[in-house]
Amino acid sequence: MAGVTPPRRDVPAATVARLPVYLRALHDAATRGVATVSSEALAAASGVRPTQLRKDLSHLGSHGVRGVGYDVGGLTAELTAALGLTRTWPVAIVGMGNLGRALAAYSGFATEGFDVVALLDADPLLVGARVQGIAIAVMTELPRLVTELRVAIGVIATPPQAAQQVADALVAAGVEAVLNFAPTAITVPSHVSLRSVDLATELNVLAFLRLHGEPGTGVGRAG
Amino acid sequence: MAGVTPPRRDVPAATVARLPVYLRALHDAATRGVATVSSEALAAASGVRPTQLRKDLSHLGSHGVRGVGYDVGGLTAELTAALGLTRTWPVAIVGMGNLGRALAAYSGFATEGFDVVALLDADPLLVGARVQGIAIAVMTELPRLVTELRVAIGVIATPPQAAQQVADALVAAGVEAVLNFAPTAITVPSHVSLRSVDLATELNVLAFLRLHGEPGTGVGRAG
DNA sequence: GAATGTGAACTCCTTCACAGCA
DNA sequence: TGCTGTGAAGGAGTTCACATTC
Repeated sequence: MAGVTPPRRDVPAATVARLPVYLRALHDAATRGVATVSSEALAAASGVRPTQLRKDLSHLGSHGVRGVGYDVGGLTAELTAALGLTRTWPVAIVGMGNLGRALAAYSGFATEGFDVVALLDADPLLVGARVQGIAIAVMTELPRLVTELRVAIGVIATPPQAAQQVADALVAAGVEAVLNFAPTAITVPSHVSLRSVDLATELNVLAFLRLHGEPGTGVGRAG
Repeated sequence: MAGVTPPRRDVPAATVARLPVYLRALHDAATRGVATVSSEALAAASGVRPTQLRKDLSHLGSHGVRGVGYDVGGLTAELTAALGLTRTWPVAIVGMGNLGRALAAYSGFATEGFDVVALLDADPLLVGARVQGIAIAVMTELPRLVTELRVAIGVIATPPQAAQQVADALVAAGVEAVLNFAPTAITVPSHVSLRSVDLATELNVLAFLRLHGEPGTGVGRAG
């Protein structure tokens, strides 16, 4: 990766959330055989405005070519490095209900630097069953699995009642990043990164928009 | 619902995204038999600061009691009305892969004002199979189903390549709100509401935070 | 005394306008 | 000329400080 500008420290959170979207659009462009893209084209494919895109990339110290655009391969390498996708992040998913299984099979989790290496559930009836080629383990195995497989990110896909104790178990086992899909607020120590995704909330927001006649069109955020 | 203050028009989007979280915390409180909550207690249960909560509620013209707090039942009714959950919103899910099935079964979608009434898929092999008691229909049935079942919200859980054409079909059928889970940017006419949720993006953000040593702890947003 | 409601300050993000460069 | 990069302006959201009410 020689020649790739090291990412800066002060990238705004809102920008970070958009970088994966740009990266996907770049992959699409590369697949179509495009060698150079303008901020206008890349922004359109990403659902943002060109100025937004350029400002975002400027936080990475990115260098396009004025009058020409961005080199698809070069920018891909820069974003990949900035997002830390030049290494692989082992992921454990806790909770093998419908959502957990879907996440285990979700292609977006399997591509580009993330590797689902462990699946766990509290239900003894599920333990041992294989999902995506991985045997579901009991929760008591969590510390061992995290250590041996060097799990960096824990995903919570349990019912809300269990979410906090699963988060505690993940943190105790040494996981330093938690992604919570359970519809409840959880807390973790300050040295642990936490993101929560609430699927139902999005429906609520849409209902609100419809109710008040505000379309509010635009590409929603994921974060 | 007499006595419930009608919701105001100018509620900030960020506030709207938090209202469902407050509503859930209120339900928990009611379940525990609590009749009155302070902004401090409700904020703690929701993962936000008390001032944030009070400012959010002030946008609804809400009235707590100074020196006392909020009436759990009364505030629940206000939030329910503000979010448009006094009516039922029929939902159609397109794409019956792992994610679509998980969403169809997701309890958060079934509670409180949302009703999954139609499931569709382009794969003839899936058509007719039942998920959650609903038979999967072919895409050509979409216009009829939307009309007959008065579908208000369409959920896209297809591969990214199909997402835009599914969105177009939903819009053509008369759906005025779209929730996109496919990892790609899609566009809809300006009169249609659109939200996109990108599951993989959240993993990327966590990887970035870890990579740069910024825990960034806090309860993440769903929107 | 206790807790809400809110104007004002502050921080963060987006958009604009245009300078800079191939 | 064409398109990027960026300082400055503008807008949105959060936090603070405190007046207000029970």
